[in-house]
Amino acid sequence: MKIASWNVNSINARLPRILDWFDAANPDVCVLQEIKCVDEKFPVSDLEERGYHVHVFGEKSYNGVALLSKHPVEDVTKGLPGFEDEHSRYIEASITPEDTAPLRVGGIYLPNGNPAPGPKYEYKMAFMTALHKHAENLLATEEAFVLTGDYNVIPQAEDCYDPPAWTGDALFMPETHAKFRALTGLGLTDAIRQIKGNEILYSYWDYQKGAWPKDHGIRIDHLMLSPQAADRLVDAGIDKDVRDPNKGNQDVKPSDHVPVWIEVE
DNA sequence: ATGCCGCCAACATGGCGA
Repeated sequence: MKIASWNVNSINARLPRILDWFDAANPDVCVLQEIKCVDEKFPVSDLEERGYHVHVFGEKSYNGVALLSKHPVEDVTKGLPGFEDEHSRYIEASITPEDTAPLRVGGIYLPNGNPAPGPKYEYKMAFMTALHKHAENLLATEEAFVLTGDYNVIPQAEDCYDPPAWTGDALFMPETHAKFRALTGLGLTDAIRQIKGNEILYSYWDYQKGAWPKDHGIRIDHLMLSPQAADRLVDAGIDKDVRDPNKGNQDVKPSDHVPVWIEVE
């Protein structure tokens, strides 16, 4: 079973590219971030035609997440439990395939947090604290789960092309690192690192400064697995080519993020 | 110092968020 996550930076602005990727990658489950539309404007039928059950937690103009599954879906939760939030940044559901063990999937669009320090950074820290508590609660169930999405966290120096350039940025602050490490400390596994070792891999390239052609990227989209899910992990990857403006449907521009995915038994 | 991009209100472009 293939589980993917992708920050699409407006689903409607780049729908042809997104549908092309779904046709090629064919994930069983996918969470999307920054759909940037209300539920009514989500292209439900385009994805239902491809066999997906569609659950949307939208918002006008900004943020917004969705969860798509080819398998039956139960217990859909919209909003991070225990966290009062004006934004639509979290969706979670249990995936219950007929031929595979169930898996709970949480789709995260974690606040950017810049500028730091300041109220936006405090909001990011509060979200991460609530995510930590929620992960603890999920771990207590001893169910297999994956918390995946745009974490807006560069975990370590090797996850960005120029660490000094990120000093003081909300994605790379010591407090940000500490919060992310705390998830690992709970026993969650970074699936990309588990499979890819020390390989240099990015999931986001800024539209500015020629970041893509120079490969000045950062790795901020993550798949964090519970121990029970990590036991089932067989592969993981990042679909880097999706970022290339000259590949795929050139009528629309690519997102600044690319899909990340895992294969679990 | 800036470089991109999408959304919105509302017609031209500027504010916002990233």
